[in-house]
Amino acid sequence: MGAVRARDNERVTSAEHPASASPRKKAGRRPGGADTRQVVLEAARAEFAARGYEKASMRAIGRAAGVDAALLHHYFGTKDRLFLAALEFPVDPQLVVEQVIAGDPATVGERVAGFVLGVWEQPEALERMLALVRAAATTEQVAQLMRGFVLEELVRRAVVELDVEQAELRVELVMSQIVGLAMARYVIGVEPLASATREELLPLLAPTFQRYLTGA
Amino acid sequence: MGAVRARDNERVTSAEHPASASPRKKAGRRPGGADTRQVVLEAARAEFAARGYEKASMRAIGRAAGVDAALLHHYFGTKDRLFLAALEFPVDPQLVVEQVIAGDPATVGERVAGFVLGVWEQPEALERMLALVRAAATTEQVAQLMRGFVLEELVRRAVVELDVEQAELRVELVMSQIVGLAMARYVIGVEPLASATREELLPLLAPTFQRYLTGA
DNA sequence: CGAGAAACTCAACGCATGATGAATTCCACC
DNA sequence: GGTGGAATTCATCATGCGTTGAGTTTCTCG
Repeated sequence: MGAVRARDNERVTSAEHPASASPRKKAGRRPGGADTRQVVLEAARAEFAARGYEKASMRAIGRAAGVDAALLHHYFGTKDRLFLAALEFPVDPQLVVEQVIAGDPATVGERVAGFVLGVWEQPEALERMLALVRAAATTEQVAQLMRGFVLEELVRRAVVELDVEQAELRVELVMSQIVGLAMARYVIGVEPLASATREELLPLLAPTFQRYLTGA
Repeated sequence: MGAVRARDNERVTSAEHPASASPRKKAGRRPGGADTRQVVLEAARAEFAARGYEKASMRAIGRAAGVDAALLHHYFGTKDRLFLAALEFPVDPQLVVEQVIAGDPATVGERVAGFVLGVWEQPEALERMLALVRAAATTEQVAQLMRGFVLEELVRRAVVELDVEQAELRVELVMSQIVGLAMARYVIGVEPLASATREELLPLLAPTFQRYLTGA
């Protein structure tokens, strides 16, 4: 909304100080085996997390990675595939579910809250989560991806361990609170929630998860 | 992602059956005082709710309203202003907060849950909410709008009535659960949550809101 | 009935975007 | 030490977008 659009062409066309602003890049392979692919993936992750799928442009990602946009296509083919490559899930959900659910059922809520807050302290994991949430909000394919993930990786696995009525519903309520928290803290950025510490949030969240998962 | 892009030009250029597909519209004012402005607003609301701010195009909104895109500019100036006009808040938040908070503090959670679930049964209110959430996810200005709204219309008003520590944090946790629920049910569309009835959800949600707002 | 305003469409502009193909530079291997 | 292939950039295409200005039709009010 009245936003400043980024210029596409980063090259400064002044003839005054030809060497100053942008040292024109040469075509062709670079010397020194830098891991460009990885740099691109990180730039993509950051850009997708910050702006969402549509708004993150190949050119902007390229610029952030110090690379021509065409190189992204060389590596990943299309924007879709770049997105998927950048999102590759870092942790095995099966393991997480098992670890969280194993242990005293009376404190499962605490473990869930602790795990979530812990994950968000890792910048890279937070970026992936935000990229997913932001993209899911406007891109049906991503929403579908998330739907499948929640159902098959979380609900299906958690339900067998849980001994309550409406187990699916309850697991999904947990994830709804997690998604909502991510939105409120990182996307909307409402204070004081956004800056609240783990110590403040844990005692408020844990009982919610506990009750969702094990009943009153 | 590999999505089928809608054609911009809806007019069929075949000379075969000139009258069939798209009866070329005449320029100039239409006969009969139809409330076009309202039709446009409804189409805009639907489009913004379904696709988010960026992806909803003026041309598509125009098409949905049976109107040229230029007319939207005639009425609303810019896309930003159309968005704001389409979103105009339907209920007075001050009233809602007062009504919800007044009454037995021991059942405030129930009233919050009941109100939210009730609002979502009204298609138009649901559309506005979804448009806001979807747009906030990718458009900083809208996120800022929501931030301001939450702070000044909800938190500030609710806090004076509440008698707990960390009142702001608690109100914001309530709204995070509401936003997360909207995402889970309507954006991600995960079952069985998406189709759960009011009767199933109310007893699960009410205690959460109750505890957030009034402590253990 | 006549004039001016309002409603409405058309055609076009300028820009950003995703994608492609050719050209250039460097590395690895024989 | 030369050759093939990988890495990288450049120029370009087609498309969709928001927006504008001019033209046309109808309504309203005197």
